[in-house]
Amino acid sequence: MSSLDSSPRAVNGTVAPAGEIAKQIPPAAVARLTIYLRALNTLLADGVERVSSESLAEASGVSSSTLRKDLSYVGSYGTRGVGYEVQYLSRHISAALGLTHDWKVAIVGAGNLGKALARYDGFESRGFDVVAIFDADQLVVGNEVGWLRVSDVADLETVLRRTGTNMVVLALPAAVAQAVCDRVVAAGVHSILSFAPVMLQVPDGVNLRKVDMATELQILAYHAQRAQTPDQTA
Amino acid sequence: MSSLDSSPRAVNGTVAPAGEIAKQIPPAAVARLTIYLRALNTLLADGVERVSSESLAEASGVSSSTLRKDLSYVGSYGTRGVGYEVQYLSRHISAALGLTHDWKVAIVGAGNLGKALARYDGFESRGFDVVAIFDADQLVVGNEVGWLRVSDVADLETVLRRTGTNMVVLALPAAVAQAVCDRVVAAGVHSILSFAPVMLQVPDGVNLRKVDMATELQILAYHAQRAQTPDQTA
DNA sequence: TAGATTGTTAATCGATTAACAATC
DNA sequence: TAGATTGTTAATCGATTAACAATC
Repeated sequence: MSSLDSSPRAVNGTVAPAGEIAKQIPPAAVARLTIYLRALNTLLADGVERVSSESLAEASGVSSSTLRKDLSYVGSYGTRGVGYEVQYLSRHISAALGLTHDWKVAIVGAGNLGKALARYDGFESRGFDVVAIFDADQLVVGNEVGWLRVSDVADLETVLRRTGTNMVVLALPAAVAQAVCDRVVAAGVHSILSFAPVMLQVPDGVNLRKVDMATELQILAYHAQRAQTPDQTA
Repeated sequence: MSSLDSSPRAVNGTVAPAGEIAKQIPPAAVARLTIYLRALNTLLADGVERVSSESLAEASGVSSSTLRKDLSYVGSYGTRGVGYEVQYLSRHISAALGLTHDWKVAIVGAGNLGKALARYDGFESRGFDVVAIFDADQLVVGNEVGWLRVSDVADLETVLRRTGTNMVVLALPAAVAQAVCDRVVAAGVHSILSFAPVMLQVPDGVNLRKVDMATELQILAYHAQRAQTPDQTA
């Protein structure tokens, strides 16, 4: 009843016919689909089999309108008057996001952050395999981090190839980030998540995302300051 | 020439008159202003005194149109035909973002991530003082992390008050995040940055931001998968 | 004055929301 | 059939971009 291809619903659903170009999902919707997926997997773990757009939306912190619109980019996997089957929907979102692929992640930088990321449960549990961690410091190379040993960043290209890495996380100082990033790209890895607090330049066709923790605090600061300075139309 | 209030430009500029309500800056612009600020501070460190919207935009990875529009929300601090004074603009953006306040940050969770955050240079260097770190594990309480000793999360309220904390970073498991978040809010801290992979519910007036590292990888996966499946209009 | 570059306007584009017809 | 809830449409809202008048 819920195998991805053999489900009866797949016959009715507005799935893109084989061979057709899957339509582009708007960026804002992609980001939220990952949230729905997490909520669905929580429901699944709790043994919940069916959910309405209303309650899934509430669990995800969005309006039911936004949720249904977002799901409509993926396909039409609900039943009017009834709701969505949790497992069935979860599988289809996963497929649409490309999470059925085999993602192998290497972390460059074995400082505090790099080590924390290497040991972060959330990666493995969501299907991302951490296969290597690198550092430039010879005192750190060879150390154990979780299941891994720290590789020398000098061997970056070799190790990336050997491990079949297709995603890289940069957890290194701003000063060296661009140089390492260039090597990663040259080595053929086109998906990069950077924690380095610099604007990295990458060629077209490379997907670069950035997480900047200080930026997040600065955005909080802006809102906090506004809240503290109340409407003083003196 | 560049003190925030005594500059001659402050006379001409479209600064909001004292006592008037500062206009709300759109969220997308706030996020980018933090990027401009970082670029400006890099220029400042390099001894650059003046910059055009064109080159600051390039360094920040946005169009000059977007940059000038964003700056216009802060005020009018450039000189036509000339450009912007780096230090002068940097100060005004800082002021607009509320970064001249005294921000005291506590981290809840002294696991790998919490420890990495406590030692992260980027916080201190951008004016955020990490004043406390908490954990529930008695084996961890009392340990040294950077300059700090780990406090017992049982003493959360007391320590937050004593240290004058006004921002909290949650670096703890999904299962306990909501309960701790509730206590933080009850203790009067209204700015929270969460790394826990759950949707937290907070009352109105509380600013909550989320960083989810696995979500970032999932978004990369979506784009990578699309790139790999090329235009097969077979 | 001539050249350069800002600050702002108006047009375009994308995201969100409300409402409801379709349909289980 | 009556009740419920999806999937989609159309309206609204916000963000981005291009162009240029203002002005140093």
